[in-house]
Amino acid sequence: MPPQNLDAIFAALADPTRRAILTRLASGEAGVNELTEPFEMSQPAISKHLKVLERAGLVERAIDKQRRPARLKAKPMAAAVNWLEEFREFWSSSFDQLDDLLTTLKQTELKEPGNE
Amino acid sequence: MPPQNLDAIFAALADPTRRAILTRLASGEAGVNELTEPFEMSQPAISKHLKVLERAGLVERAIDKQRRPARLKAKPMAAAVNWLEEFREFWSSSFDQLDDLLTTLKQTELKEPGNE
DNA sequence: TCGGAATATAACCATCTAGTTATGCAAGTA
DNA sequence: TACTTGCATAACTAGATGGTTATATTCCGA
Repeated sequence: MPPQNLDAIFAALADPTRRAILTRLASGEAGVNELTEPFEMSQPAISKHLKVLERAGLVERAIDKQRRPARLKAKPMAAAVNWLEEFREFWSSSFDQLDDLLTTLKQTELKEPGNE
Repeated sequence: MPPQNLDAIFAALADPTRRAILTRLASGEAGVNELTEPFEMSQPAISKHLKVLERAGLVERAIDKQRRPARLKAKPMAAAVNWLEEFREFWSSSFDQLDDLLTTLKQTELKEPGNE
């Protein structure tokens, strides 16, 4: 809910390893070792990434014997989608205005020194 | 186009100041001073943020006398939206898998009717 | 030609990040 | 009980990030 969350969510999504983990989790829960395998990276590194995803609320951990399987929690991701959608709407709604502006800017850009 | 871009885009979106700048730019181009004013932050700090947005391809700079007005370049943002949408689709499509059954049940405590 | 406006750049600093290796610990198994 | 598995945690490191102040650059206008 707080915009601080957006910070964490976007930051979490900014890393390719973490996006890959999310994609992997989209097809089902997975333990840490399982998640580590596809990457050329140590297990603690993956544990850290999982912690980042947890803090962002994108992932939940369960307890299954010694395993701590991670599972997707996609609802918070909606916050990111939402921001982008709203932004897109906002941006689109000012499209006409923006379009004129773009033309103006382009002329300004191309304007040569020495003329009006 | 390269996924590296996604890194930069999401990272750019992870900062509230930068999101605010983008929102501001959605309603029209703006110079650095103008962008600096609403924040309790120095002008160089804003210049840095603009550079991050530029590297992510979300912003373009023009030249107008001494000004370097920034303007939105929303197309790359579509990459982020795209990833999220695709992810959402992927995730939704695996909704009926065993692994996610618990999650599904948890999230659908309100809607019972069996839809497939 | 000089001063001021708008911005960039440099140098610096504290904090965060993403990785490493080494180690600890809880739970299942022989 | 002792070993193994699955994972977390600690301690460390290099480099990125986000801010600062001070200074340089560029262009306009008087």
